[in-house]
Amino acid sequence: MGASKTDHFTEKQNQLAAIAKALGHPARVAIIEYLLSVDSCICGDIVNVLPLAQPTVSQHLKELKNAGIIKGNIEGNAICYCINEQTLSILQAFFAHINNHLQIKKSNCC
Amino acid sequence: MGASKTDHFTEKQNQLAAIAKALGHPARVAIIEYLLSVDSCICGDIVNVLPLAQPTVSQHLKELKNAGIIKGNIEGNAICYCINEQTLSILQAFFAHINNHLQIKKSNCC
DNA sequence: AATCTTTATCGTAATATTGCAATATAATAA
DNA sequence: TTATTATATTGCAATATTACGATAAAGATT
Repeated sequence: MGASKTDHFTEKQNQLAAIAKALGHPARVAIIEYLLSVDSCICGDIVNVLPLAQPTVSQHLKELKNAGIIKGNIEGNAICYCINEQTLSILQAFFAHINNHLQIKKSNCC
Repeated sequence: MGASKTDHFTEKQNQLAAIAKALGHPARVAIIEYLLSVDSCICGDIVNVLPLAQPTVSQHLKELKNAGIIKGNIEGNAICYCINEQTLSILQAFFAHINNHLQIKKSNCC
């Protein structure tokens, strides 16, 4: 088929998967790391940092935005991007939850 | 094209993206959550838990295994799966790193 | 207004993913 | 040996993703 059977999973599972999926490309990881490395949010110049053509970068930014991982504000003829802490905290909570469980039960047979 | 330009990114960026990508499907999130919900590792019966056909589940398990997120041990004619804590700790470290940075600089313009 | 700069969208080609029926493999049970 | 059970692999169709050239859109500059 090619389409995920999202209907069969919980909303939370779909949400987590969507955020993880958006981070599942090195260019998008690089964008997040770049946004972190600069003190303020970025107005322009993201395209010059990545080894990809402008339309490709624009597409990656759009996906990060759709997943709620970054926010973009129009600022003159440039656009300011920054990380949306709320969305990433969802993933962080998920991993904290996982680690909690894993530390409690140390009886792994594998 | 369709193929990611992995050569142009750092090994760490590719590694993070690969792990995130493996979690980027609700079925695989569901598998992880199921592995967590049971006290020990799972020998068999993962297929019955998911709303997908056996070959599809097998494929998802393979991807989680390739990404290093789960480990599988042959146990008789079944296979025991459990979560690989080391791999998930890579993602957790990444998000902790992000949150650190974000908390230090609260000067977000967005 | 004409031009420049920045970002988005369209169109398209190459490749990847998702899902499953059919089949294979391998260990166990009869 | 012959089922039976559990998981993997193959092959294929439907869809999604990735990448980029060409072009559009919109504010800034001259």
